[in-house]
This record gives sequence, C-alpha cells and structure tokens, in this order.
Amino acid sequence: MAQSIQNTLIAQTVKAVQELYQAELPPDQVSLQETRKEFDGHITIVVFPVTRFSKRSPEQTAKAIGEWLQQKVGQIAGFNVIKGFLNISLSDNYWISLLNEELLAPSFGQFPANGKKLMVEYSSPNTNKPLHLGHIRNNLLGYSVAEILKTYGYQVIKANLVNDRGIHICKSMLAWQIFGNGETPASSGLKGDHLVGKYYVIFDKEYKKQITELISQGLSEQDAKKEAPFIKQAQAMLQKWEAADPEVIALWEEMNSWVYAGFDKTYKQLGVDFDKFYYESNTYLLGKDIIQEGLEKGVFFKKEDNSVWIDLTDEGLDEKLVLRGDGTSVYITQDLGTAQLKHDDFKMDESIYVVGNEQDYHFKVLFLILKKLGKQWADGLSHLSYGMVDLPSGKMKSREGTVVDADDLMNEMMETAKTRTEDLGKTEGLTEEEKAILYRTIGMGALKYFLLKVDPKKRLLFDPIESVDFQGNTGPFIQYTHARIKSILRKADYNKDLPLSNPDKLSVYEQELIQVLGNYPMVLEAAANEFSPAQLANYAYELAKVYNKFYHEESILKAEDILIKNFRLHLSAVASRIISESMRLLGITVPERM
RNA sequence: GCGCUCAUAGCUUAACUGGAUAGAGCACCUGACUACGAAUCAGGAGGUUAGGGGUUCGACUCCCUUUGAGCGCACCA
Repeated sequence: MAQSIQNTLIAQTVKAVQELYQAELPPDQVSLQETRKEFDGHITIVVFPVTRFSKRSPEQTAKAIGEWLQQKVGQIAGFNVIKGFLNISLSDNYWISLLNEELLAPSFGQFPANGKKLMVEYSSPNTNKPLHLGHIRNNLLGYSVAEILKTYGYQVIKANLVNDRGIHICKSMLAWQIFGNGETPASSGLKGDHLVGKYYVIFDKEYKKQITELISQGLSEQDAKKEAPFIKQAQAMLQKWEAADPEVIALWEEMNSWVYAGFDKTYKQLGVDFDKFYYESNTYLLGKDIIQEGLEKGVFFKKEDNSVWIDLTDEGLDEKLVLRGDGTSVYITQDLGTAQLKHDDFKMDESIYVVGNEQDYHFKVLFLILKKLGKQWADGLSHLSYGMVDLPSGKMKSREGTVVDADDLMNEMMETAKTRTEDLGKTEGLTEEEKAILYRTIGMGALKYFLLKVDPKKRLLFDPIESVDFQGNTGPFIQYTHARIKSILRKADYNKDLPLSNPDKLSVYEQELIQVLGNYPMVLEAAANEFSPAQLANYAYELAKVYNKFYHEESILKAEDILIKNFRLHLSAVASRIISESMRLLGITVPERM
C-alpha cells in the first residue's frame, strides 16, 4: 500500500539513525513529502531534523541515510541528495505491484467499521422562507462530511433540527390571513416554501408602512417599532400558539406542511437526505431540567430577578444568561436541552454541528457549559464552522431581495449546462429523459464542486453574473475525464477479469498516475479527520489532471502490445473508480458519457 | 470599547500543518482535432504571500505590531 511504503521508510529511517548515529529519532520527526516535480525521485525525506544527531552537514547526513536505506529497502531503486533533501526513487516493480495488488483490490479505499457512532446536524432551516445560497453551502458541506465519515468507518446519523416556531413564522401566518385570500400552493401553483416566504416579505413591507405612519404621527422610531399593530398582532398570535389555540395551531400546521413539501423538493434536487428530524416546536421547552441540574451543582447562579446565569469570566468570556427571570427559555437553554435529547436518543460518540461562523461564540459557550456540567460526551461535540457566502454587492439580505434563491440557482445551473452541452453538440443519440438527467448531473456537479472545493472556514464570494465555470478546475472537468475513461473501457470491452500484466518498464505518466491513485486512502483519512470535503475535491481535480496528461501522451487501445494495453486498461479502470468514488463523497454524480 | 476570524497573480484559489525556485484554474497571448472524446493537452506572461519587525539552518505557515475586511459581545433564534 502507498501508506505502507511510507511507514516502511519512517521505520527504517529511525533504524538508520540508530545504527549510524546511535541516537533515538522520534518517528514523528521523520518528515516525508512527495518529491517536487523539478527533482528526480518520488518520495523525499527532509533530513534537517537529523543533523543534530548526526553532527554532520545535511548533505552528508542525507547521503549516509540514503545509502543505508537503499540496502535495506527493496523498493528503492535509487536516490539523490540536494541540500538536506533526500530524494528517493522507487522501482517500477514497486509501482506495478502497487497497482496489481492494492489498487485493483475491491477493498482499496474502503475503511473497516470503527464501531463509533457520530451525528452530523446540518441544514436546520426556518420554515418561514425558502432556502437560499447560504443554505446550499451548509447542506452540501453537511451531506459531504457525513458521507466521508461514513466511508471512513463511522456509523453516521444525519440530523436536521427544523426551526418551525417563533415570531417569524407568525409573521408569515398573519400576513397570509390578512392578504392571502385563501391562496394555497395548489391554487396558485407556487412552491409551498416560496408561497410562505412571499407572505413573510409582505408582512415586512406592511409593517414598515405602519412604522413610517406612526413616526409621522410623532412617535420615536423605537416606539413605533413596538407599537405598530402588526407586530402586536404577531406577538399575540405567538402567545396563542404557545397556549395551543386550535385555530392558530391548525393554520400553523397547514402552512408548515406547504413549506415541508417545498423543502422536500429542494433537498431532493440537491441530493441531500436526513435520518432524523428534530422540530423546535418539540424541543423549545427543553433544557430547564439542565438549568436545575446546573443550579444544584453550583455551575449556574441566580440573580435577584430570578434569572439564571453562568459566570465564564475565568475562561476569558462573559457572564451568560441561560434562563429568563420569568422562567422562559432563551436560545442556549433550548440548545442545552436538545444536545441532551440527541445524546439520549443515540448515545453517539461524536456530534458535529454544521453552522455558520457567526455562531462561533454560541457554540463555544454551549460546549463549555456542557463540560462544566460534567457531561463526558461533551468532549465529542464539535462545531463545523463555515464562512458566509457573499455576493459582489455584499452580504445577502432576505428583506432587501438580494438573496440568491436555492431553487432558482439550481435551475439556472441546469439551464447553463443544457446550452453548453447543446453548443458542443454532445446530445446525439440521447433520449429526452437522458438529456434531462445529464443536464442535471452537469449543472449540479458544477455548482457543488464550486462550493465544496473551497476550505469551509473561508468565506465564499459568489458572483451570479459570472456564474460558475465549466472548464479548468471545475466539476464538469472531472466529470468529463470520467466519461472519457468510460468511453475507452466500453470500446475495449473491459472487464475486471482481464489478466493482470506486468510491463517491463513504466512511463513517467503511468508512474505518476499510480502514485496519485495510491494517495487516495490518505486523502480520505485527512478529509475525515479535518471535516474537509475541500481536500477530496482538490484531490479529484489533481487525479483528473494527471489522468488527462497520461491519456494525451500514451495510447491505450493502440498500445504497442497486449500486455501494455491491458495494463493501461486496468489503470484507467481504477482511475475512473476513484474519480467516481471521491466525487460521490462530495455528493456529485459522474456520467458515463457527456 | 472588548473578543473571535481572515488578508496569497487582475479574479477564484492550493500549499501535506515549519521545508527546495509559493502550485493551479479563469481571463490574456501562442501552438495541437484525417487522433482512444478539444468540456482536452502543451507553452508564455502574471507574486516583495496586505505593510513593518522578530524567532529559525529554513516562515504563506509561529510571535509582536500597523492597516484593511467580516463576525460576535441581545432577557432574538
């Protein structure tokens, strides 16, 4: 395995230092890296850290270790030394057997179950408006991280905590009652979430009118905001909801059902799914037991107005309110309760919250409180914090109409994919249905790759006018490479039982391709440990690029002899499998032809 | 005001967590389809890694500082 040659080199380097210099080199100080393209070799050992044991120049040290290693490690064909860099070349035999014995095995890239359970909570929408571009980033990240960790060996539960109650929902409900004339998704043909979102916007518009009116009557802006009839009506509606008023509940249920039908479609289009839904209407009262528990343990304290607080000043943070004086919950009360509920439900070892970085402080506090309460499982909690998606005009704002709607964006991407494909004349022989699937595959592939290739931590700039590319470092580039390989395999009637073959010599292109393929398990492992689909995305791109170079330089179907042809067919088959697999982990499907 | 992030070619970004001359893509210029698929490949130009200081054999990476941007510091969720 590619990994084991590295392990071998590390272990043998430690031994070399022992024998040559009678010193104990900690294995984690052996610094391996891939040899840079400008130099000869495949793997490089950086020997600077060894010089303090060898008491010799970097060059002398590297040379001595290189000679020692070449004697002991059969896979090494040669080495060269530049300054403190020991560049090791591995033999063609090593690469050939790597392909035949490791890469072609069905288990390649598979990790055994690790017996651990993990929850990924993502999406978590409000039910008063449709999803937008920011939600798309969240959903793609959450889905991809979940799939990566599943493949890495975890048992994964994908959870969605739906924010289905609160004043914002009442605003939509109220506006619909007043201005809706009984409009439904069926009567208007509007997608349910868009319909409800429409009334949320109407509420805001009418509410603002009332505020201006009141200000002209002499009220201050602050008072006007509080005194406007609409906001009072919405608040009254929320109280009725909390008192379980049948009429309000019925309306709430109906409008939410419209939204869920709409979300279902969006989720389906996005290709994401969930194993468990939590609804805030069920969880918003939770957490009070934990407050009690914290008071008893002395983690929390009460102020004279009966409100409950935690003092985090010794952690460099502030005092934080955890329960109002009137005994009602705040955001963090609920989240404490929900965290406990989720843990009681699944007893998972780890739990990841996929939430934007604007809530960094909230989660820091949340996890800290749970630790102070002595919940051992709190150590397994983490916040996958991602940057906001910005437009060239700045931040997206629902009320100012500067949001990029999720459904619109996906439709535009598929439309673009359609025109591009037609322009290239690649639709021949496809049925209408096949075409539709292909446009979706390519359009969504472009969008998903665009959003996932960037480090999650970084904020993302999205220009809807320049839109998303289809050339270069893009999803369609990788999809195209896959389709091209499949085309060759089809022409050759390739199947797995084709005899393995061992050519005498490898070209640099073949060797490089095998090396990149061999890196796949390490990349997957890094992506899993760092919750970073971006690593996998960049890897898939590198792999596609290396394959394209190989493809361009070497004939496969017309190879010099059958041995070489078979070898290259096997190599191509592995490449298509790994491209397909790494894209799958990003939620991107790859076509057989495009 | 206090705290947390971030700043890499015109644009979008990478750099294996301190290693070699900072890699790519887009856009721009040049070449390759009577070729296994040109959504491709080969080449050119483009960088004081925001500025300054420090640590180190070695710094995009660590420390200090200045500037600029974003977010948080709600008895909203």
